[in-house]
Amino acid sequence: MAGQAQYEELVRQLSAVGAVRRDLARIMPPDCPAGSGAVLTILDVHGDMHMSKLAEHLAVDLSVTSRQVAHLVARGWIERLPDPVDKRSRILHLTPAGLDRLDDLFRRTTQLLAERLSDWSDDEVGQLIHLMSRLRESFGDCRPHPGRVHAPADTPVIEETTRTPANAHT
Amino acid sequence: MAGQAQYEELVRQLSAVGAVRRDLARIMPPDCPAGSGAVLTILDVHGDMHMSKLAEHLAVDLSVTSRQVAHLVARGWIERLPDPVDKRSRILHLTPAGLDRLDDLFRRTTQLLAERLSDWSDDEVGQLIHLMSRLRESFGDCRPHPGRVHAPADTPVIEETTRTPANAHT
DNA sequence: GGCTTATCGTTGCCCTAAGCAACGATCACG
DNA sequence: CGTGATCGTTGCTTAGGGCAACGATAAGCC
Repeated sequence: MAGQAQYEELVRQLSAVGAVRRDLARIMPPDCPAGSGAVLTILDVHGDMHMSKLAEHLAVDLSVTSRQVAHLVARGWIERLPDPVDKRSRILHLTPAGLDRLDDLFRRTTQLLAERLSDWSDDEVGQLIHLMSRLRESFGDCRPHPGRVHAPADTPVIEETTRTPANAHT
Repeated sequence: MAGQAQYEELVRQLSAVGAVRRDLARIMPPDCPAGSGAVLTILDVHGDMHMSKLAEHLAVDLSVTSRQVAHLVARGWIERLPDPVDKRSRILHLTPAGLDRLDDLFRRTTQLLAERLSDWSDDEVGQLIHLMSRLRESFGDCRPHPGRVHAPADTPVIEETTRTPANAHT
């Protein structure tokens, strides 16, 4: 149990971190409106998935995800394949072009971060990632989020199958 | 110097943390549109200050700060005192009513955080705060960016859906 | 088989946050 | 005392995000 005084500070820092995110968004190419990078990254890391699963990863509304995906599809970076077992669903798949774009985005963020975080140790970055990740988990089911994590045994789980994690770039 | 692979993950977590912030904003009273809490807290912690200083703390544009402050002034939670040594400036001062409101906000966030972070140790929260704070510091002088300066990346839009965002070239 | 209900994704509409630019007012300095 | 810099406010614009309604499909039930 953490001290209450900390919570105040935590909330403030949470807001401040938004500025960092905006800074990162600023160096993105104009046709990559922010969230795009997150979408591509998630598809790259976790492989093909459905809209609902992606929305869950992004922790935003399905409508938002839908628009982001439409944007990316229009540019040929991901494709919406029909799901053979459920014609309502669409399977999101990262295209080679999308991987290229992701590479570009990755290069941009890496450049900026390497510059800004030059005096951070590997361990510190890792800790920050870990703690933020944990924070998000702790807030997981805070609201009526679409797509309860129910994975029926007979449903072919698409996650992490079609495409292997692919840490191709580095 | 941190490993590059981490940067990708860091960016993603940075986005995800936005969801936590939104969750926190959701439990605020309707007349406290998000940033208000941050403003009140900063004034409470750091004492009276000028607009520019506040904007710096919030890491947002002066115009944004100005509107937030106007909102809070209208509700009597802070006041804009004239600066005796510079008639252009205005000194922001937290009123007793503002302190009350801050107390309320504080109670709300504390309640939610205590609930969500019940299994966090005092030390972990402290570390997260410290690391986020440090992150922000590392990004300190990123502000005066005149918008999209880089943009060699443009991709032809492929029509697939009925909607055509197509803001590719402007 | 048909009927009803639940689920998946898309879209329309709205709100808020944030930035840029222009402006009025004031300082600072020649 | 005029010229330029600085502080803050306001108008305009954009992007991100949510809610609700909808069409299409799946799953249950009679």
